[in-house]
Amino acid sequence: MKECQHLFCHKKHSKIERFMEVSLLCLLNEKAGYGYGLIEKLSFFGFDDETINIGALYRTLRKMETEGLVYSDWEQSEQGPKRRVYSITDKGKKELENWVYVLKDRKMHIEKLIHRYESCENK
Amino acid sequence: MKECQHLFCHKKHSKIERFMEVSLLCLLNEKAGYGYGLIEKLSFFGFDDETINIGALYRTLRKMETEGLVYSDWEQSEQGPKRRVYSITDKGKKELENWVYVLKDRKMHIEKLIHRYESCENK
DNA sequence: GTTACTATATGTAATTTGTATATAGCTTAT
DNA sequence: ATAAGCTATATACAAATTACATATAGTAAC
Repeated sequence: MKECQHLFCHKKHSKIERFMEVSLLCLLNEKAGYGYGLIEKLSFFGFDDETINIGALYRTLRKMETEGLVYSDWEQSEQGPKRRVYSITDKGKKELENWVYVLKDRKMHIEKLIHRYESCENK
Repeated sequence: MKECQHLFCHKKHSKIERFMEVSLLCLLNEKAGYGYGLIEKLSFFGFDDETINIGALYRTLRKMETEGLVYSDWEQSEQGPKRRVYSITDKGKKELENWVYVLKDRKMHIEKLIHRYESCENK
C-alpha cells in the first residue's frame, strides 16, 4: 500500500486494509475467485489499482484459508498460468455475517463522530 | 483492549483502536481534557470501560503531542494527583478535518459492503 | 500505615502492515 | 529459440502497531 498522496492525516494511511478480508469474503460469498482476478473486483470497496497491495491480498487469502474461512483449488486457465481459486466455506459465511454486524456498529460510531464534529462550532 | 467477548469474527478484535485518535481530536476540539477524564467521554464513540485500554489512551495522547496535534499543561486538580491537560492545536484541527473527510469515505464503503451483502442471495 | 482510588506512563511480546522481491507459466515479437 | 511482457502466486524482512502487564506516585479514607 503506497503512501497517501493527498497529505491527508499527515501521510498516515487511511488504514482500510483490514477491510480487505471482509471485502474478500463478500466477493467470495457471491462467487469463487482467484487472487489476481479479485483485484479489480476489490475496487468496488475502495481498493484501487494504484493503492492495492498485491502481497497483502495473497497473504490475506492464505491466512483466511488456514483459518478455514475459504478453501482453494488449482484451476487451469484458458491462457496464462494456473490459478488458485478460492471458495467460501460455511465458517466463512458465518464470519462474514458477524463482520457485517460489526461493520454496522462501526458505521454508527463513524456517523456519530461526523455528526458531533459538524455540530461543533470550533471547526 | 481485551479479547472480544462475543466470539465475533473468531475472536479477532474489531479494531476500532485507530478510531481513538480521531475520537480524541473530536473531544479536544470541543474542550481541553486529561487522559483519565477522557475515558468516559470516549464511551460516546463506542469505547466502553471494559474494553478500553488505558495504556493505549495515554500512548496515543503522547504520540499526538509529539506530532503537534495537541499540547499539554500540568494542572492541579481539586482532589487527587495533578493532571496533564491536553488541548488541540491548529494542526490538530486540520488533522481532524482531514480525518472526517476520510471517515466519510470509509463510511460510504462500509455502506456499500453491507448493501451488497444484504442484496446477495447466498446469505 | 495501609487500602483504595485517581492519574500518568512504559516495557515487551505478539501481531500486522509496508515494501521489495522471487518464482514461474504463457504469449508475442524478433 | 529467446527475450520481453504479461499473468499469477508467494515470501522475506523491516517497520509500525497493538495487547497486556506492570510501574510509579499523589490523595483520601479508615
